[in-house]
Amino acid sequence: MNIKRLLILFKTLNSKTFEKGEIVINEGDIINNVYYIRKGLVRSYLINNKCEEITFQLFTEKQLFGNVHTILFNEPSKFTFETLEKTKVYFTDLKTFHDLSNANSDILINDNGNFGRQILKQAFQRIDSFVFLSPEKRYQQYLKDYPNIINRVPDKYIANVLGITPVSLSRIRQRISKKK
Amino acid sequence: MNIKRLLILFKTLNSKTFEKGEIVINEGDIINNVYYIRKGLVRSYLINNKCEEITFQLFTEKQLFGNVHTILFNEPSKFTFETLEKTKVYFTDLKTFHDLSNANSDILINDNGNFGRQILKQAFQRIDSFVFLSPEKRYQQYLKDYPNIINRVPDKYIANVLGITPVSLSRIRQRISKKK
DNA sequence: CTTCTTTATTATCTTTTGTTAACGAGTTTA
DNA sequence: TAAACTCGTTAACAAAAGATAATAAAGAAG
Repeated sequence: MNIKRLLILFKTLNSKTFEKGEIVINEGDIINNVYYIRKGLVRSYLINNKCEEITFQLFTEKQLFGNVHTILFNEPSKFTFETLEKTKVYFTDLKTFHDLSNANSDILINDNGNFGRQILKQAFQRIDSFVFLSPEKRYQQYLKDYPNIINRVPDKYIANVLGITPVSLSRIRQRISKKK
Repeated sequence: MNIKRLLILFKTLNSKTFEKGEIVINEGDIINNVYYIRKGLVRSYLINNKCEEITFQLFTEKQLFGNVHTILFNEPSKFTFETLEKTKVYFTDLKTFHDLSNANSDILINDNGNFGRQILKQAFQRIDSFVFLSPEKRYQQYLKDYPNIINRVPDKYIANVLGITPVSLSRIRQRISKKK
């Protein structure tokens, strides 16, 4: 990253601190900010047709997140993004993100730590885990991949992320602990 | 898309026809071509630790595909890409793809029909289906989303894609037909 | 500290899935 | 044509998951 881009970055970067339980992005919002989590924890969720909150994803330190539906498809957000802890983020609107990308047009494919790449990498890893792993293995993989999330959020959120019920996750935990 | 980009496109686009059963990309290859399927059908798969072929994804007409692991992460392909029918593709190497993107640096975020966006959209829809849907619903959704795939490939491939066993898919099909 | 609320665990029952194997319908190959 | 192979279905059994409810444990609020 060269100095010019760095200057643009500093000039345009915003920071904000959310208290625990605040909404960063609401379902239906058309916000195309890209957020970087300096400290804290955020979850995205939606309410299904049975009026249950289903957690889709959990984000924590050093991760980028954003309203993918607006950023990529120009549609209102399907998810609500809520802080689970007091959370400090840096963020910038998508246009600035584009301007930065202009200086290095392949940023979205080649750079490390960029939005598209990080999102895609996570997405593919996650599909992998659904196709190739059992729920039990999937949980163990999640523990490995996100060790600094598990003890900071209720298990029921993790169950959602893994595509299973909280009761089932509890049984999986029991099974694993008996094996050891 | 302006004329300049169109000219570059025509100049640099290759086309190739594969017979049924040919390998387009092998596991381990470091090929970063982007392929567009004019006609035919391609599947990506890997061989797991039990020496079973597991199908990861199926591609057909009007879809882009490529070796994501190389294109995005500069790593050897995790999957083998094999044609299931005689298949005609247009393709171009990633550098050309970048050159085209240069003319419009936000191509990877804003344009329709580009590689990153299409891949991401599919990836998110697929994760959605794992998190929010039961296997049975997931199968029905797949029927809806890819009606022109189901009758052209063995069910066992679709079972893999859905993250279930072929036996289970057979039972799901039976259950559905009994309901109607 | 106590009360209220949320979350995790456990139990019971039903449903679904995985596993393995057998069978038959189609295909391919010799 | 006959033999070999692949694939979808079905059966039988074991394992796991979903649904619901009760209870225990942990957190939040007063």
